[in-house]
Amino acid sequence: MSKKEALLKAAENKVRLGGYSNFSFRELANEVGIKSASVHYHFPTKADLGAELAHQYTDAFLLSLGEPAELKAQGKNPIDFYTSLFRGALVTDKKMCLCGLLGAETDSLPEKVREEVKRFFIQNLTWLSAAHSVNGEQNPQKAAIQTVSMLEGAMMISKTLDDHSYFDLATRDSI
Amino acid sequence: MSKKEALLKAAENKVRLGGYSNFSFRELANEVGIKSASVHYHFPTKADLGAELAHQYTDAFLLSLGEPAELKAQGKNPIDFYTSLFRGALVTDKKMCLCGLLGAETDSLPEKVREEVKRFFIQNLTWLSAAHSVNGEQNPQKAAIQTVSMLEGAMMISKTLDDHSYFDLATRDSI
DNA sequence: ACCTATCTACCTACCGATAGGTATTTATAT
DNA sequence: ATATAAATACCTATCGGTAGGTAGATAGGT
Repeated sequence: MSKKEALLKAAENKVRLGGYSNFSFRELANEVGIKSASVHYHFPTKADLGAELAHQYTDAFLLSLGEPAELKAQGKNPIDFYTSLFRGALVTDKKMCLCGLLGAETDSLPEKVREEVKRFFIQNLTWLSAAHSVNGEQNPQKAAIQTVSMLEGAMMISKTLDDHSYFDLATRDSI
Repeated sequence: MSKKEALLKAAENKVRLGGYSNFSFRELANEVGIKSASVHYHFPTKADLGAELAHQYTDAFLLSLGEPAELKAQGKNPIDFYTSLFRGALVTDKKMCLCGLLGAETDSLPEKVREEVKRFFIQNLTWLSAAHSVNGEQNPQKAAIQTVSMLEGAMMISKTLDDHSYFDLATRDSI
């Protein structure tokens, strides 16, 4: 893993635990074994690092989702699959969704970071609308915003209460 | 308004825009017209201020909710009333829920602040369970976590996309 | 020779916190 | 009623630490 990749990985961990202000060039540099001044070689400013982090996070997430129609063809419910990715982030990583956290602090974010966070949700809503469509949902746009809202909210509350059974209860299909 | 109340009000605005690290004793002091050292007279540490802020926020929110059974007796759907309070915070204040934002950064919060944020959600879940019960819901606990999750998530996404019609679509009763 | 990736050294700005001082008001004892 | 003690609500000055960012040097690869 290159130093640049290591810096992004370290930043992701920090941001997902405490937001944009929860990482510093000094900390990142220490973790990957370089000096803080050298971080500026890879990312001119902190905002550049934050924006690239959110951009790559979005792309990686969308890539791991695949296509709703393809999932359906494989006999999987795409909404259940989407939910399982969120659950993995919460249960395995024990961390918030990067863009869920950044979205909450959107008003205090540098412009270019904010735009990348917007992009994450626009892309997710597009994907979820398609997913609900292939599921035969009558109002896929409404179902899409409801799905991502509940998952982000349930994730945040489960983190806060330190108990992922809240997430499981919220997302359980049965009564 | 006393200086202490003014400090809490100023802190609430800052936190609801950018989280716990988005306010400093210096900024708060400037806004209310005292010196930063004097803020320590009212709140020994920043964590003390944050904890008291979250505590008062919780109490004020619960107070404005009233009792589910009483709302029902007045012919109001308590869940709709709950939703309307969230919508007011988003549309009128143009800010996130204080504890929604703090909850997302729970891992990087001082212990006493984290406990107050927990308290907010525990109390909200209790209230919502009662509200869904009086509505005749068959699984009030599950409905409670779903309600607060979706409202917090929809709030965050509407803030991020700077368009409260996402919140309205997610919470609309009709299809 | 140039480019890449790092370094040392430094800057300014801000952070939370502390020490110690000063009026003003309030409560208590004589 | 008056003197004293204490609490209230601020102040100035300063501390050590950390923040993001910059300038300029350096070593190795092409």
